[in-house]
Amino acid sequence: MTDTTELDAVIKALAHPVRRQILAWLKEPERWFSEQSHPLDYGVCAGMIDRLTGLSQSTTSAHLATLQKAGLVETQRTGQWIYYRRNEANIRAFLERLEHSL
Amino acid sequence: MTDTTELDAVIKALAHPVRRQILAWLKEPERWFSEQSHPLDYGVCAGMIDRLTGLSQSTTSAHLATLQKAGLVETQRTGQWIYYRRNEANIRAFLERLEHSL
DNA sequence: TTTTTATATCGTTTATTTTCGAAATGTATA
DNA sequence: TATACATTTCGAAAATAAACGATATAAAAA
Repeated sequence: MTDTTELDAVIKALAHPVRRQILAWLKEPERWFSEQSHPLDYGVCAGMIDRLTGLSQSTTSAHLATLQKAGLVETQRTGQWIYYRRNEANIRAFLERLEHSL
Repeated sequence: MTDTTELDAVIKALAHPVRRQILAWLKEPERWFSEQSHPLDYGVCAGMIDRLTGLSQSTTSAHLATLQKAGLVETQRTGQWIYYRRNEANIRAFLERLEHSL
């Protein structure tokens, strides 16, 4: 999260309402993903997020990939599931950087 | 700068490197626009900014319009010139909002 | 080993954004 | 008034992003 290229990727990732919405959902997993049978500690699996977006599975997957490439979320595979959770450190770092660069 | 719609417009406005660059230039007008014959107090006229972008005049104008619609810059017409300057209050407000919404 | 479940990737279509040159507008000056 | 200058607006082309269904991959369960 150092050069302009990466800042660009983060801002572009945030420049879509669905991706911001996903980040907001991930802020309160217990509220939005209580049906998830697995514990929420490691994050929320892609399918749960997909159910909320109202978009096709592949489109949601693409949004998640964009968020991950930007470093806004991190993932962890456990069995057949891939858990997504916010990368709070990077989100903080981005806000700092934006505040100073803007 | 209250609802999601406006936040969206601002983030989208920032999601282009040239527009962020323009905002950065406007932060130090005396450094980047010292050749401007008019005083820099009211801002920098569009043509001066245009010279730095390396883009066509109409494209630069479109970028400036995007920044203005998002409220990131404000303008003032004086004679045949239109001066652009940062809207610091809105920029601050946006950062605050982003920090809380993200 | 076959089938099911979860997710990613591919190929394509559609929508949005960026870019340009040309023309329009608005102001100042000869 | 005619001309020049600064800037915006228009219309079209090119580039990028979003969306979808279908297919591939990977792990789990039967």
